[in-house]
Amino acid sequence: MAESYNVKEIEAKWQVRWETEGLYQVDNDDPRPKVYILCMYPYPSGAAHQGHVRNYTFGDLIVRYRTMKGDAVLSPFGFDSFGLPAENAAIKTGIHPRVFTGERIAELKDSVRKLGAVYDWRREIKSHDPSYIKWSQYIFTKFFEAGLAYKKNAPVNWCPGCQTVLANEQVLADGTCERSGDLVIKRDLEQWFLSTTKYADELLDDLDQLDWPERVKTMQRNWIGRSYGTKFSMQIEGRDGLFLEVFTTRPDTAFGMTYAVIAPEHPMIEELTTTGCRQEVESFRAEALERSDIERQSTDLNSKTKRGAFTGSYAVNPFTNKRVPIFVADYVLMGYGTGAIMAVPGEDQRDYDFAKTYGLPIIRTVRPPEDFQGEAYTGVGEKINSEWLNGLEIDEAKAKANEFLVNIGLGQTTTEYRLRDWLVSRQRYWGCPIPIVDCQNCGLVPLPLDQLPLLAPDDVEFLPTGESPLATHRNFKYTTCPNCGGEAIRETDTMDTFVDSSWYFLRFCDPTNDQLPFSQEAIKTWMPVDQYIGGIEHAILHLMYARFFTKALSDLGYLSNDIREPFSRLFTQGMIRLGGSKMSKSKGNLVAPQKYFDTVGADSLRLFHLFVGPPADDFDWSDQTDDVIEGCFRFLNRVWRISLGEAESFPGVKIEITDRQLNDADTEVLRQTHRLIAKVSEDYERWSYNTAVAALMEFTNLLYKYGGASAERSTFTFAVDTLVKLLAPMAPHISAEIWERRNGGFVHAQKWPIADPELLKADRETLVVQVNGKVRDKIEVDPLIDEPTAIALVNQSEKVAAAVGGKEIKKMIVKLPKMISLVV
RNA sequence: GCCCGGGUGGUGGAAUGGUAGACACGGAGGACUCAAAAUCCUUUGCCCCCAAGGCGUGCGGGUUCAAGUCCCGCCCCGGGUACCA
Repeated sequence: MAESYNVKEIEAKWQVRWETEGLYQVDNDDPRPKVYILCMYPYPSGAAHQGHVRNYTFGDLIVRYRTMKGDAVLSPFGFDSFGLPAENAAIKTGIHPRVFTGERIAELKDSVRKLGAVYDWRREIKSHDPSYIKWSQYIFTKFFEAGLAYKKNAPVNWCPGCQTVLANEQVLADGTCERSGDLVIKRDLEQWFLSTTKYADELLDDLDQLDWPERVKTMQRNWIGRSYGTKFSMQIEGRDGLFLEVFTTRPDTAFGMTYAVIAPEHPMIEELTTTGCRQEVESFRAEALERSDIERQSTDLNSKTKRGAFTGSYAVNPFTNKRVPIFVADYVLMGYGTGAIMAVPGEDQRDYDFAKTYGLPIIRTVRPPEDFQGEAYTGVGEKINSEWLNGLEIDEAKAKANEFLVNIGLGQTTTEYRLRDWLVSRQRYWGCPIPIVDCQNCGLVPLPLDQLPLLAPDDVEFLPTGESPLATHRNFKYTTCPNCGGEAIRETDTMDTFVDSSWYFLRFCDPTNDQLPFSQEAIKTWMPVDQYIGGIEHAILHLMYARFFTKALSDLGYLSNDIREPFSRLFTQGMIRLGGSKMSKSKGNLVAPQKYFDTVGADSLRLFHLFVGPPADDFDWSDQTDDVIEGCFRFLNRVWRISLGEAESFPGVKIEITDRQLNDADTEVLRQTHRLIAKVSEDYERWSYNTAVAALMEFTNLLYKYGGASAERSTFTFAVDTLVKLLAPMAPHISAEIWERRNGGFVHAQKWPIADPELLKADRETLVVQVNGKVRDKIEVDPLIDEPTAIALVNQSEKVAAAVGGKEIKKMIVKLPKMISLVV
């Protein structure tokens, strides 16, 4: 370990100073321009890990930078403190989740402070705090009253590991739980939902206006999955008044329908199955329903093998008045469209595969290109085999087919979504209780505001039963109706913790309001969040739920109408991997920040995270990483020595300061200082922190040479003070200490320096001379050199002459003062 | 399969179509020291004894005076997503 400045003493000193001085506390009536910077509030799982460090380092840099630029920066912090780990710990150890969570919060808060990240702690929020629960429940109640929260019986995702239901979004593609990794099964349960689908269009369309990473927007678009299509009914042959409704996005292909398919769960399956086919259909259906979703959806193994059975019934194609057989098959899902399709094997690969398996006819209705090699053809082309649609392009044919269906009264256009309503009830204890009672007389009744917050009792038994511990707590469960006073049963499920995180950023604007979740004025002051920073893992879940809440609360009048989106800009940082997988507590591959706090300090660790690569990129932690962190520490020590080298003496550091008229060397350093200001400011704005750090290092190296060779006093002072100011958002402790020792006061209260455009101009430029695209000479020239002078210099160059070799110059491209390119 | 990213020295990474490899890690050498650590300085893409020169940004083509950067076709790696009709 290097001999160095006193890391621990200095870092501890400034962490206290920033809080006692209230440098980063902002009031809602602050006159400065307002900016809201927010890192996703964490689940408190104990001391911060490197992912947190990275996140809060970026956030803190922006907060300090914008503050120096003169803005009032809202930078709050809180804890997403409801959740499963605390309850699982309670089941295991008997420690109450509140006690367990309190300890984890204290650890996390301590390490966040040790990182030197500054927040307005007066605004701290904890999801499990009664003052927060109260308003979560209030909002739920308002949603219920507005018809946005409702209860229904539905087949839901049940995770045996977590002993609770999950939202669709929480089930991974392979059918496992995103939390526990257990295989999720289907169960029919009475559950609470929030009507996210009511906002499907807006959630989709408003993505366009957001300054978010394109891939996050794409993921949300795919998740919402809007498709425009047609629903139409087909008469069942020989069954008067019985119709099968199907959904298609390609009504133009109806002439190519050679069969129809219903999902195994389709309600008409009984009616449609004839006696002769009953046995086969029944056994197929039983088999299909038993198959788990993963099996049913696994395409890698059986993509070409579609399973199904003939029902014995026929549907009449309204376009041809010909009958087609109706099959039941599990490649059709009950949850989408009408749970029934018209099958067009010529233009749909799944239908094609099924048709091949069952020997059904295949008719093309779009002419594929001559060289088409595939099976089903989904591209553009001319309509064929389609009577009155023949010759048309697909879009025209779609319109005509729709018109036809509307005219005969059998169909209409419609929009379908992949998005489902959000299932929010959880059979767990450590979450926000749902403030509804079920009254024998009045039905579902929300608790009035004066009875909120409804808090879960402490004296419950934590057992892995699959039911909320609240359900076995008689005093909690049995209650009276707030409406009529009659007997009532309390809802014993709690809310998904994503409910808490869907509005916390609003509460930060007005965290102590005891009349409302937040006031309109406070929201107007701060919202929307100008910069939101967090992990890509929340691309769909949290970010879409928060958007939904914002829109719903806006419609309910809690936000001003113009606030329809919570997060104007989103930045998703790269993750930190170790040994090929994401560094996380559950994987047990953490490299704890504490050991760096204890040795090289928080500043070095922060600098490392900024320096190691583009913030959006993933980073692989390796054996060399400690060396790089050490390198950052070395750099900070170099800054320490060069800036305090006059006051103290350091081995090997030689600084000679003189008073004199500025010479060329001094002017050059002055220029470089202004260039540094421009470079670092620009890099801060474009999230290019690694290059900003590199520029600071380069400049420090320059100062060593300058100081060693005799520096002019005012130039050197200006250069060093500028360096310290530019470094202050990145490595706040050491910058604060150096500044105080040199100048007194707070570096973070200084104005961000502004580069003088005059001094940004170089006094020499390197003119590169290319011959046939190859660099043949470099000539130092005046930046304002004119073309004849430059050409004259080029003509004097022996290297250029050698490369030209007496050949004729056909062309000359001149881009002064940087480049002249000769073509011979 | 589809949709995004990404392939640049030993390593992490720089580079508005205009000097490829900034900065750092690691390596080599030197100064200081009784010695070491720390510090400071020099050097470090490859070929070549050196120089001159040549070769170099996953592969193959193309556009251009000029391509890591733009276009076309591939290969590999990472992530997301998946019977959504």
